Amino acid sequence: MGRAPCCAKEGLRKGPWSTKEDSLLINYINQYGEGQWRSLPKNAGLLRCGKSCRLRWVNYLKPGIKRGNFSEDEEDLIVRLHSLLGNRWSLIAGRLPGRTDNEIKNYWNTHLIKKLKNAGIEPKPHKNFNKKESRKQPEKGKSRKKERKKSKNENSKGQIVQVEKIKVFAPKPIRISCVICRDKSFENVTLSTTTCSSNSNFEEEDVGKEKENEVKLLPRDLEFGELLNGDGFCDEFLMGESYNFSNKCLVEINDNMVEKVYEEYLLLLSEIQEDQKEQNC
DNA sequence: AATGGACACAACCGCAGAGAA
DNA sequence: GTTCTCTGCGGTTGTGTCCAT
Repeated sequence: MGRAPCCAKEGLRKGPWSTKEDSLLINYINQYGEGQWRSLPKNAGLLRCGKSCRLRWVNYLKPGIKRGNFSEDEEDLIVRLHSLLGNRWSLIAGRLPGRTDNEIKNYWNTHLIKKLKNAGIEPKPHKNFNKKESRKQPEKGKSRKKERKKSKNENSKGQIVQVEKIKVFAPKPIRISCVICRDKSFENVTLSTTTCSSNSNFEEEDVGKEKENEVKLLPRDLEFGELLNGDGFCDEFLMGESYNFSNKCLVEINDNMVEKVYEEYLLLLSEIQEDQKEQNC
């Protein structure tokens, strides 16, 4: 794949996983749990690097992962969330039951972009979250953290400036998995949620309450092209309009969360407008 | 049946953030 | 306050599969 391997250790396997490797990984995690990815391969008897094990588990082997085609409702939700959050796939995945960030990312790149273009909508790049700028190599002899600190507090002349800290509402993503509980009559069906372990990479407000991570999704039908309005965003979603899951799994959204997400959207919008002004000057 | 291009997806890689030392 | 390690995220790429010729 054209790049230097992340794990310089020789003798490690790469490429597709065999069923034997899968079962070794599953057995180990079932017995000892997730985490300690670096030491896991050795302990589990796998000739893989820890990152590879983690990825295989998180994206493929973990129980509750839904595979197969995306429903139209899931597509709708991805488009809406992408218009709001940009390429923050983990956050988007946290709101789609059983879907992984990798899967959503792939689906977006291979299907949804095309579909949007066919519908006459040009998917907008999300400049604010493009990491390429922030991933420039630091000057020689300076650590990245130092670079980051400097860029936050100093202007181009090295003067200390008061930087307005833009708070982005990025609650800890939750992976909503459809755990269907039935009583003996198979009539009552309930849904439970599980949290995923990922941390946010963004300036976070201290949400704290698990309740704020809940998402309400109620029935609503929308045409695909209806998803985005002129600003590339559908306000109805933010304002708590309802939404239909084909699998009839309903989860609840908290008003507070909607307000925060909307706040975030306005902040992002104002940043984009400022950028455009600067470009026009 | 063979071949080549397009597509889909699993997996890799570099980087950043958090926390420990 | 600094350095190091671990973990997770998002962009990118290699490879298998499908389909048209």
